[in-house]
Amino acid sequence: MINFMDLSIGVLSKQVGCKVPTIRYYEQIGLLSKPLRTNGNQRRYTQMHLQELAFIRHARELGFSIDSIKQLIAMNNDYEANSSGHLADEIAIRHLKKIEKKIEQLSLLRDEMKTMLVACAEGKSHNCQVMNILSDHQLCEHDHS
Amino acid sequence: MINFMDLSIGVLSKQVGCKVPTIRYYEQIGLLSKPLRTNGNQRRYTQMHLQELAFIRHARELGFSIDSIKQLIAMNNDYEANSSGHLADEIAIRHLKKIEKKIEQLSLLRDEMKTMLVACAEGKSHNCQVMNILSDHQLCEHDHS
DNA sequence: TATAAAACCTCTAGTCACTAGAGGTTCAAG
DNA sequence: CTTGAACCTCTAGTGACTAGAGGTTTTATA
Repeated sequence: MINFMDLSIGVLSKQVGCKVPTIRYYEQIGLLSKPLRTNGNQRRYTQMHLQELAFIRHARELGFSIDSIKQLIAMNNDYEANSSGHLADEIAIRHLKKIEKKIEQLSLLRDEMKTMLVACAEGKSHNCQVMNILSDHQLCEHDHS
Repeated sequence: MINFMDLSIGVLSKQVGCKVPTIRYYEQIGLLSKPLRTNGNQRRYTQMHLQELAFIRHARELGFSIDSIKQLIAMNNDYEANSSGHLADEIAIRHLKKIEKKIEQLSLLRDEMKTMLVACAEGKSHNCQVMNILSDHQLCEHDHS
């Protein structure tokens, strides 16, 4: 039963800030529930869908993988799992650790890039130091990542 | 003319710390020069290849895209472009800015995740705050990225 | 009412940087 | 000589989208 207040995919896209093809993609991979269709086969979304998609977008923007989001949604749909412990915050803690590790790695990279650019500025020579420093990495330890 | 000192792909892989399929991939996309082959069609790499691959790996580990690395290598091969200015460090500066922006975004995300987990710990309620906070994002401004 | 443009649809394939696996050949060691 | 390791090409998959072809439906305007 489609309600005149239901949203076309374009309207939903604008309200949530998620591209139309991405919404279709989410439905295809089973992340977002399928909406009802008009007689012309167009999707019409309810406010429930809007909240569902907003949840997904928020989690994606926080860097959760689609798989983690599926788990979160499954937990939300399963009242028993919800009451059996804080599985959602375990997922979030795991994710926070990933973010913190990524920040650490990027900070090391930033420092290395800055060092390289400082050397490049001081070099002032004909051969650019960026190239030299990248080339100077041969046979070194491989623990950058 | 293959020299007995030339390296098989497996040896090169170990010395540079780059997987065999990735080495083949780099050759396929034109990033790494093609080596000579044995009569049995096996690749044999010179020390020049080793330096070339080390350069590529270093740049990749620093987060340069393959396209940027292609540009850097092209500049290295073109003496005139090399002498016409510090194009390599312009690429590096551009890249540094990307890294710094990414760190900033991740730091915001980390802070948001921490806030969420603190709320979750204090909540102690039946409904986990991670789910609630993700759900509370509806119709907000979309400037997370 | 007719028309044209906008918005919708499915499907296929591409993006980026790899990665995996099938099915075969060559090399090296015992 | 035999066997296992290392090599080869080729195709397709990974994750999270994104693009485009070719078509249908909806909407707004004259």
